[in-house]
Amino acid sequence: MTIDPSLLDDLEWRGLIAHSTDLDALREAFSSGSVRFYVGFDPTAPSLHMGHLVQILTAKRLQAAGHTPFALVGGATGMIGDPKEAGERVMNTVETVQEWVGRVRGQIEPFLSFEGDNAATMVNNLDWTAPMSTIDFLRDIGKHFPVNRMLARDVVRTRLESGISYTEFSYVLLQSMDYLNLHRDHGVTLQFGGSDQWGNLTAGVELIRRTDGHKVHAIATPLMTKADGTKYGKTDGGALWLDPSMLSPYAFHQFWLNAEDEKIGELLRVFTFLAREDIESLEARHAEKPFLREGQKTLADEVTTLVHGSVEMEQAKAAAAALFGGGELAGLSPATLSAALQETGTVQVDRTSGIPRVVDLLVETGLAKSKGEARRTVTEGGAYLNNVRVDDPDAVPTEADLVAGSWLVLRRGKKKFAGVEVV
RNA sequence: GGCAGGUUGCCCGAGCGGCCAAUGGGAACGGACUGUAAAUCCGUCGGCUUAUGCCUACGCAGGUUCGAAUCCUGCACCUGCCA
Repeated sequence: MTIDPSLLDDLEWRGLIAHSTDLDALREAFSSGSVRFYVGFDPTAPSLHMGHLVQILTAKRLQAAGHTPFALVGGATGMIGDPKEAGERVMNTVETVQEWVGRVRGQIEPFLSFEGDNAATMVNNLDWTAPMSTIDFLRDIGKHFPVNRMLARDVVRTRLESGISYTEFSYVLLQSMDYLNLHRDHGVTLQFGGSDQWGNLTAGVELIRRTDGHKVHAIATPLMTKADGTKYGKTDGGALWLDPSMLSPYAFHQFWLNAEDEKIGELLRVFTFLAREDIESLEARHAEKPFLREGQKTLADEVTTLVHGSVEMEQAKAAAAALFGGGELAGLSPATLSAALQETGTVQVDRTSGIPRVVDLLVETGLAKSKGEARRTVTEGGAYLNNVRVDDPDAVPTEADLVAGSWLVLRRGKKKFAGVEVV
């Protein structure tokens, strides 16, 4: 494996380095051989999401440039919980954490190569944390953590008001110990993570300096925010999950397709592997003719392909083209229409018992949470049957409304579709 | 352990015996405008067989009252001050 000398420049250009320890030293390390690096993922949910994707893709970039990844799944840290400003986390059961460890692992693996000179290694911090005794932990690790310094950390300071358990307070020791272990056992000299992890990253660097006297590196990727500064990555279903059973590839594709103009360049740089020249020319075209939405389209296709593969991406794209195409729904072939609706979510009703009212269908398809909300949607003019606005709350679709043989296309607002198959 | 303050809808935050499903802001949702963008403006925003109706809800459990988010008692948790 040859080392790509332009890695660090590329990372900087992409805006992936929000904080770093010593960039010059890191540049030197990068150029003198394959750097063993690690990035950790705590199993705090059954799936990783957009925030983690930044780390996964960054790891992929480093490996592609010749460096050697250690992807850590936090079987131990996931049982403790990293303190967050919002307040104390709910502790998950051992079984839950174990299950999530497996799922998270499975989500990371496809992005890395486990073959060749710089093959990736998956590790679980439970492996070295679980066998350790409390006394060893306090003597070998705890001794190197001045409480006054720990108290000065931002997260801790804010939590001092609202309250913080000793458990979460100790989290940073575990993560630092991970770095120390990987450094000692595998020669890892770089850790990266989201910028909210910066305190944990530097704590590990500090621990290794104190214990082994070695200088190691850390970099933090930026937190993705919307143009108005709020957190990115929210969808109707909650977070922008990577697991297709928690967020369909269609919904995932739609998320990127709706990206703000202002953020297109930033998102392309962070979430795609397109070359610098390509991104820059695309940005220029987008700035000139934003209404063509070329930036959004490229972004959506690229990221969806990375996460779900090109087959799923094409299907999501085709579904969007069919539904948002502006053409007559009746003009679509049954196969195209039903495939498109499958992407958005469908529900079946039995024609022998009669087709339910539009209001009830809105609830059944999940487009509305309750009948009251469905009724309100209709009253507000936000409900559409086959792209035609429904204005009677008691409207009932008839056989004549069926498209492509057996389908009703339900829509709420501008962009939320669902299919009803009458069988 | 003592004293004081707090716990309200997705979030923040008013309300301090009936006019409270509960002011206001944010988020969210719908509409107009657009390019499935942003900004702006308008509307909606507990549930139900849409009803001068019922149910659920103001930390939890009781109580006072014709009537409580509002008063009383106990409990839990949080914050501050004192030990």
